[in-house]
Amino acid sequence: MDLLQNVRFLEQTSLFRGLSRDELKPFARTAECRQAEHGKTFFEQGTPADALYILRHGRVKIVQTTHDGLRALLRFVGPRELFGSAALLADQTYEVSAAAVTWTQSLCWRRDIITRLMSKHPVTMQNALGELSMRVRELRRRFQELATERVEQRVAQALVELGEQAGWKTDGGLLIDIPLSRQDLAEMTGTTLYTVSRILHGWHLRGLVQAGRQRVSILSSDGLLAVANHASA
Amino acid sequence: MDLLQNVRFLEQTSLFRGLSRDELKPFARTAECRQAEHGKTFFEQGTPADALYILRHGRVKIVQTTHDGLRALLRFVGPRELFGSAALLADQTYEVSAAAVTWTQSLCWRRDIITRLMSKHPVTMQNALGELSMRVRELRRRFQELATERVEQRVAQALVELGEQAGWKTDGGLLIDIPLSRQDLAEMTGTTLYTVSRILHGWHLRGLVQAGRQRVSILSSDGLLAVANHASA
DNA sequence: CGCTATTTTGAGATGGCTCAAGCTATGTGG
DNA sequence: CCACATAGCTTGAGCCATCTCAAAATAGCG
Repeated sequence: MDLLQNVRFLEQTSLFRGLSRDELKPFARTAECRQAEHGKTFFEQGTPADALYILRHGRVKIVQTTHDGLRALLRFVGPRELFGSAALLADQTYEVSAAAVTWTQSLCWRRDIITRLMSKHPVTMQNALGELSMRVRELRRRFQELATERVEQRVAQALVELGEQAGWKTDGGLLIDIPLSRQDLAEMTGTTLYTVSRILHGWHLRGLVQAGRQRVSILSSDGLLAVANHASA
Repeated sequence: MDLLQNVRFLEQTSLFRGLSRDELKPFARTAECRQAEHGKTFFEQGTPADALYILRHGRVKIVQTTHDGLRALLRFVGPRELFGSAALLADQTYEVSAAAVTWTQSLCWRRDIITRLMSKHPVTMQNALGELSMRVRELRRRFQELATERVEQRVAQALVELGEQAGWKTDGGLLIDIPLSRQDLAEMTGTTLYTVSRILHGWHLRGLVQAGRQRVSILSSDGLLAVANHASA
């Protein structure tokens, strides 16, 4: 494993913002590198939170499953983003699963190692705080969305965000560069895959999107935003 | 302001767990004391996040309002609990409002003061991390609830939690010791006050609750839990 | 080239919302 | 101390956005 390469990678992440390259070395040295194929998980809901991850390549989806098998898709993780942050605390259990949706490579640290290293660098604690705070804001917004908006608005909002987060400009519009099924969109927005399918069809007719198997392209972000914001039909 | 009294109070809070009384003194000394009548706010959504609060007496509700005036009730804060944690980060805006629902007294610190003091005591940063982490877990659970469960289950769940959090054992059942309107419950669970009213009526007939004006008593926590968990009708 | 996962589409059911109206505690001013 | 005002609550009727279930179409993949 190339130490310098790891250092260069880590200095681009928000968790380690403010650390010098020298300060990053211990982190780089102790990081393990794990990979996962499409469908494999880095960790599973209900298992001990023993490692903190930073994504290097690929995409990971964070899902939470109810006792009766219904799932909520909480977020997609992209490169340089943190996941598994429950490992920062003592005696936690992962309450979500992290599943690769493409071939994926992550750096990770075991709990005892990362907590010891981070406690020597208070700025990383600050950064982690900022990270979680962002997570709280994000969840509050989605909670409110679910509580107050209709399905079509929520799906539009979700697509707009995915576009910003993983949009890939092509001549056929802004392609969302994540394998994304109707079921995924449904689990993100608290609806059913049937309803998502009908909504996408409607938008296709209006020229807003172009959808295929596990693939969505946004033709008009503005149009989608209008749908997301417009309270009336 | 009685310094020792403040120290004794602060050592009971989760944010300051692990600090000695001597270490608490600077925190106690710099704390301001603010109070609010029923209906007044400690801070408003959209204003600069300039202070961190710990509740001393009373109850505060944390609400988020959409541009078109719909509200979500995110949580009730009780004594010794933290709120306004956005102030721990630089350049934040409160994205929620904190309104007293009873006569309320809080300790608070301005942003620059609390961040400086906390950075001298890494354990407080750890504690804050734990606090936010709990908030994330809580929100994830509620998000999933909203996405996958029916209204009746969600209201039952909300009541059970309020009972644990603010239940007051009386001969007329477990009284929720917070002024709690049908509207409040609706905003907590993503429904309307009409539906909440009908649900409470139904539960009253089944002997599960006793409800009045801004008042709910739980007669059977087990019964409510059964409603909350039972997927079918 | 058949198998399987994904998606589409239809038809019907319904949970919960909306709107309107009336009711009832609680507090207030006369 | 009572009449009235008000905020909160209940109740009814109708509707409709969304779910459910079933079945067919489609697209990758081995």
